[in-house]
Parts: sequence; structure tokens; C-alpha cells
Amino acid sequence: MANEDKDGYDPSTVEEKWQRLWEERGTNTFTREDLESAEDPFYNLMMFPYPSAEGLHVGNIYAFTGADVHGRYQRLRGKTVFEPMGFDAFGIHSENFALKQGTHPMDLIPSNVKNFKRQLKRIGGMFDWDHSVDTTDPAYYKWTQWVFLQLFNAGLAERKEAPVNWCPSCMTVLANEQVIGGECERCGTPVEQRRIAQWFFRITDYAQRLLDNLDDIDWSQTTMKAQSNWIGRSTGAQLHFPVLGRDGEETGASIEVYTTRPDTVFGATYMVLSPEHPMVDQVTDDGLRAPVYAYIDKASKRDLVARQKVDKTKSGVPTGGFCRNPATGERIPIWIADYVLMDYGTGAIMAVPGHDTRDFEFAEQFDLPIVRVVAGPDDAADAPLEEAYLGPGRLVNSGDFDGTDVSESVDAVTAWAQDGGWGEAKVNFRLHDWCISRQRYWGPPIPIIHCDVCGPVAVPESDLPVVLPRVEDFKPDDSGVSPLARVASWYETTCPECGEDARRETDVSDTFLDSGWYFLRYPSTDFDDRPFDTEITKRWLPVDTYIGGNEHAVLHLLYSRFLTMVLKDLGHLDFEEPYTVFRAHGLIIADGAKMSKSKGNVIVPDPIIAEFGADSFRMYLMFLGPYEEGGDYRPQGIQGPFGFLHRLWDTVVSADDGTPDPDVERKVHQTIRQVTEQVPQLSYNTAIAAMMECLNVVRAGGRDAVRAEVEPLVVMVAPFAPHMAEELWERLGHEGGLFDGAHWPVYDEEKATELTVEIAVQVNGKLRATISVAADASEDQVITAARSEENVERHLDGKDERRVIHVPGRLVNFVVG
RNA sequence: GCCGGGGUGGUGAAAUCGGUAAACACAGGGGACUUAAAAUCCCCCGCCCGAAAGGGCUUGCGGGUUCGAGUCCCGCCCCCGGCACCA
Repeated sequence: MANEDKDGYDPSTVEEKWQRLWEERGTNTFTREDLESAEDPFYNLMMFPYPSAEGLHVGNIYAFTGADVHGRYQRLRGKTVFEPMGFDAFGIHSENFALKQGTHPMDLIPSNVKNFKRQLKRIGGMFDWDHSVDTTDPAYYKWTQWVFLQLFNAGLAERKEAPVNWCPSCMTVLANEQVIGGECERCGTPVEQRRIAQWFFRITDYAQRLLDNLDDIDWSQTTMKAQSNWIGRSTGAQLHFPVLGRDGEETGASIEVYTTRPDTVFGATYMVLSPEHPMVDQVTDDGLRAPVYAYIDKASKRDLVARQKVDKTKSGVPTGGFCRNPATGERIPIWIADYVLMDYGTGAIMAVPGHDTRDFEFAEQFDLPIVRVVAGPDDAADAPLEEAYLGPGRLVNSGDFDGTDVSESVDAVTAWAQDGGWGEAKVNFRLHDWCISRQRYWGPPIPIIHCDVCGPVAVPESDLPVVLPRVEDFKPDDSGVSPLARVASWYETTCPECGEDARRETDVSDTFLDSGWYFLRYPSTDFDDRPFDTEITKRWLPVDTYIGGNEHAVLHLLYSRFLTMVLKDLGHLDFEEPYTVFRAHGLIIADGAKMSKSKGNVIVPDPIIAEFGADSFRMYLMFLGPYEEGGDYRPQGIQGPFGFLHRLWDTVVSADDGTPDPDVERKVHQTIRQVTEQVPQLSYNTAIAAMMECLNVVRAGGRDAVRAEVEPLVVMVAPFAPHMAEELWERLGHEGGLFDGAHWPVYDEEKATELTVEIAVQVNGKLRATISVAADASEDQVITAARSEENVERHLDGKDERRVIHVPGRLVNFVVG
């Protein structure tokens, strides 16, 4: 009894021991020299967390464990694996939490980071804590500001007025995500729009390249799809509609519209301008100014998000102005309506109510003419329209184009418009320029000085970082500008170019800028005179595998791709895609629902780790479902992996030298084959199942194992349960750490080959027997054996045998009638 | 509405070049060992008929292709995630 206790598996002792040894030996940390000279480097990256006050949640641990398993596997294959971790601690999230708590973020963040680090060490991640980043550290954001300046100097950062969501009660600018149904998420006050000058990065210049490069990177399908949808390329035409004066003559001005259906231009019976369109004044008839302005005013009160909600009823006002339809020559009225967005296309449309659902609704509501210009296969040219017709067919009521099939009509009409000088083919993107200004406190100050003489001037690189000052009152106020704008002693400065009095930019930058380049920094944190070292970057980047949540499928991943392209174009990098492989992990849910405090189904990890150990917890998380799909967390489920690790421990510590049993050895080699195939594909749940099956065979009937039967299992289990694997590896008598060599087992195809196979025997597709035959049995032998099964004979008896289908190694099917 | 991903036992899930549906595990039941418990080992565990042998049915629903369909095709329903008046 006492002896058994001594040799029994005690997770906390083992885990404490190996975490201490890894730290003492520097198992997971690199020196600068290591990074400069690493052979076979593998950069294993995972999305860094926002260090909340609550600590790591199960979702974080799931994400990091899956990535860590991958890193450890690569290491056991002999790669030099760099696996860094850091903290994305700037941003509105932290700031709001600090406001709520009444604690300054500069005090809050360090304690959160400390707690996160403790937890991250406890779960046994292979992190290099000598190369960590904290985005709120001036030594880091110095280089975030440097990145901004690279774009500024290249003309890729520009300042322009743009609308923001403004909560008049909280007196603050809100992000779109903070506006729920047109109201402030915190106080429920209707949100308004304000126009403020902000900094934008010209990501739209890179839209086509961001789209094209998707063909060359190995990413989760869903993520690539999300990116291409977000970029939203569409092809069509830009058409010019001449504006008519009160006399009915052309004024020389024209309204530009973008359309994907230029072929329906003969059906354009009116025009619509967005309320913000710059030509509204110009086209509005004096007699209608009052209602038009009232409408525009009302529209501006509605926030940007609510505007985009589909209302049943459309609203709008006529301007009294007219255009000429360049295809038909007819005079058509110009309306204003908020269903047209200034954000997309040209902010104006030609309305074709016959063939656009929204235009149809609007025309019905305001009694505007509806003309059919496309007829479906069974429609007459003048068949009345009950709803917009969007299907295939031929053009009608379209002059010379009558009869043209819609499959060709877009190109044909575009060419005609081009010849006539009133249009041209045009590609349009949904993607907008990236607004990086935040009228907030908790972020890196944008490194710009505004000078009355010189305009916006870059802070000289030698003056970086522009340090965020400690401001006790960092709450945003009614002014709509950053709290930094209240600190004269900070923003008053002199122009670096002319020396006149000048003022610092008081906005801070978007958190996505912090996280847009962090992967470049990790390997170079030993350098404080450059953002990333050229030689080290050449050796380690781009990132080999990036793992993270699909909630960042669009913004973070798109922005970091963009910044990488820019830095390449500016000569700082020699690659333009940051992440060669990206895999999105799934979501952990509990009781069929996303974990949330309000549902009361949040799993707190610390007590589970205390009770079962990090190894069992890691293994269970990887076992509960396919990693890329997530799964349902059930508290009892951990018993499976926990019991498995115990049995593995007992088997290994009691294993003797000896010759492996051939049947067991076969199973072991089959398992090596399967696990080696599945682990790199992140099919962790099935790989673990295979190892369990293997151990069941090793232990079947309570037999004692020999070392050669279990040693491969110790190594294969190591990515999942690294502490226990190290301990067993040592007990098996190996010198040096398990992870310090290419110890992954190799299977022998011959030893993995089955000698006999089970064959299903069917009669007319129904299973009637299974037989066991030698793997190399001939077709005749198999069929003869199948036919002689008693139950098969009975079903064949007296019937015509029409066909016999033999799938080697699988089944025999007798088709009778 | 659009774009992804799904729908399989009491539960988490396996199996998709079409070939024995339910591997592995949780929960449950029975047994061995034990003074007892734990641990360990063995057996049962989709539904219906049957004493058994065996038979019938079963992968959200309805059709189809095929010797054979969870897997392929057509048409639906439902759930999860994202986008959404994008012209």
C-alpha cells in the first residue's frame, strides 16, 4: 500500500517539479544568440489575450492549449520552436473597466498581467517569457508610434472628417459595437452622429492585393471567406446622370452613380441621393428646402448603425430637382432617402424599381413609375410587376438592347455607355479606410504635432515614444475630444520643423494598431533601438502557424496583413503575408450555450486544475470535440482523460524490459501512424482516442506491459500532458529533457500491417455475417468463405445470384433476385 | 435576406475517394477482487419483435442516383456564428 502511494501519479507534485525545472533550465526561453543562430526555426504564434481582471477563462486556456500542443509536437519533431506570449492591454475594454472600478488603468493592468502570467505558467504552456510584449509598455508602443509614422511618411495616413457615434449622456464617442439598436449600450440614450477630424490608414489602396493574396496562404476556409466578404469586391459600372436646370436644360453638372446592373439603366425612373451627399443643396428646389433640410436633420440624428437596419417602410423626400436618364433621354426626379448610404459607392443611386427590391418598395410607397426592362423566360415584355424581378431573362423596353440575354447585357450596355461618354466599367469595394483615431485616454498617443504654419508634422523618431501621461481624470467629456486635450502641460509643445508654438495630437490610436504588428516584435524584444531586427526577422518570419479565434477573422487579421504589406513596400520586410498558416479554433460552450455571467454557466479553471492537474485539464479540453469546432464542456468529462493518465502512469512505472507482444506491437505502430497523421492536422480528439485505444490493448486483461510497448505512448502524450510525460521519460531512464530532442516515435509500416481482416458479408446490401480472413487472401478465397457462412447460405438459397461485389478488406455483397 | 459551420445513442462525439453506423469517453447497470471503500479488471448499454437463433427499423424531413447512402444529387425544416438597405 505504502509502496503504491509512493509510485502513484500525483499531478501537483509532478507539475510543480517540471515547471520549476523548465524555468531553471531555460527549457522554453531563448537568448538573443539562440534566436540569431536557431536551426530549423518554427514560429508558433497564438493570439495574445487582453488581461482582464477576472483572469484566464476556459476559452483562453482552450485556445492556448491547442496552440501549445502544436508547438510541442513540432518540437518533438526536432524543430526549434519559438512560442511567445504577451498582453494586449490597451483599449476601451480596459479603460471602461478601470472607470467602473475607479482604479487607474496604469495600476490595474500590471496586477492583471501578473495574475495572467501565473495562470499561463500553471497550465504548462511552452512560453518564452524572456520575449514577451505588453502593448502598454512605452518600450513597446514607441514602435507602435514608429509604425504610424512609417504610414504617415508614405502618405498612407490621412486626416479627414468622419462621423462618429456620440452618446450625449455618457458624453463620449462610442464604437459601433457599443451601439445597440441605436442606443448607448451603457445608458440607453439614443446615439447621435458627430463629425470629427480623424486619422485614417488607406487600407482601401490595398483591397485588391489583400483579396488576391488569399489564394496563396493556408488559412481556415471560414476565415478566408470572412475576409473576402469584408473586402467585398463587386464589379459594375459608374454612370453619369446629367443634372437638369429649372428650364429643363443640362446644367453641366452630373450625378455619379455606381451600379452592378448598368444593363437595367433603361428602367431607372428616379435618382436617390444619400442625405449627406454634397450635391443635395445644388439640386434642391428653393420651394422644397424646408422639408429637405428637416429630413436631413432627422437622418443625422439617427446613428450610423440604426441607419443600416432594414426598416419595413422606407422614408425619403423629393428635392424638386431632375436628371436626364442618359439611356432613355427622359427626365427623372431626384429624391433623398436614407436607404442610400454615403459610405458605399458614390452615395447616390439610379433607382430601378422594376429590378431592385429596395427601389421597388420605395417606388410603391411614393408612387414613382415602375418599368420592366428584364423579362423572364415566360414573361411578356410588358407583364406587370408584383415585385422586383431579379432573375434571368432578356432585356425589354431597352431600345436596341431588346432581346439581349442578361448574361451578356451588363458588358454590352457598359460598352455602349462608354462609347457615349456617360459611363465606364468600375470595380467597387465594401472595405473602408481604417479609422485609427480614438478620442479616448487608454492608448498610445498618435505621434503628430499640429503646427499652424506647417500643418500636421511627424514627431521625430528620436523623440519617440510620445509617452502617455498619467492623468487621474481620464473620463471622456462632452467636448468630444480625448481627455488628453485637457492637459495643456502635455499637449503644448513646439513645432519640430519651424519651432513655433504647436500642439500635440491628443487622440490615441486604435488597439488594432497595437496588435497589428506585435508578431514582428516578439523575436526582437532584445533590441531597444529598432522595432525588429533584420537578421532575426529573416530567420523567424513569417509566422509558421498562427492559431486564434474567428472573432478576429476580419479586423485584426486583415489589419496585420495590411501593415505587413506596407512595411514590405517600404523596404522593412521581405515578405508580405504575416501568417503562412492560420487555423481558427472553435468555441467552448457549457450546457449548450456560450458561457456568460448572466447565464451562470461560466467554468472557472483554477479549481479544476488544482483538483485534477493541468495535464488532465489540457487533455480533456483537447478531447471534448474537434479543436476547430469547439465543444460542450461537461464537468464530469474530465474523468476520462484523468483516468487515462493514471492508467498510463501505472503501466509505465511498472513496465519491464522484454520483448513486446506482436499483437500489442502492431497496435502501437498503428497508433503512432494515426497520431502522427492527426496531431499536425489539429485532430486532437481522435488522436487522443487512438492513444486510449492503444493503452486499452496494452493493458487488456490486466497484463503487464514491457517498456517498448509504452515508451512511444509517453512521447505521443507529451504535447497534451507535458509534465507527466517528462516525469515518465525521466523514469524510463533517459538523460536530458524530453523536449530537448527529436523524440517523436517513428512507425514501421510492416509492423503496423494487420494480418487478418474482418469482412462484412451482405446479401442485397443487408449485413448477414462477418468473417475473418487473412489480409492477403485472394478474391476467390474471400468469396468462398463468405458463401459458406450458414446465415449467408440461408439467404442465398434458391435465389438467382446476379452479381458478387467484393471490396478488398471491406465487404462482399451478393446481389440476388 | 446573404455568407460560413452544423443537425448521428441518455450525453460529448467517431466514421465523409459511397462499403459492417455509433470508435473513444462520460453517465448508467451487472460481475470479479476487497472486511469495506477507492483503484483495477471483465460484461451489458440506439429502438422494436423474439426464450434463443435470428429478423425488422434507425444518422433533422421528403424525394432521387446506386448492388450499397450519415457520406453524392434535388427540394425543405431547424440550430449556432458572422455580415446586413452594399446599389
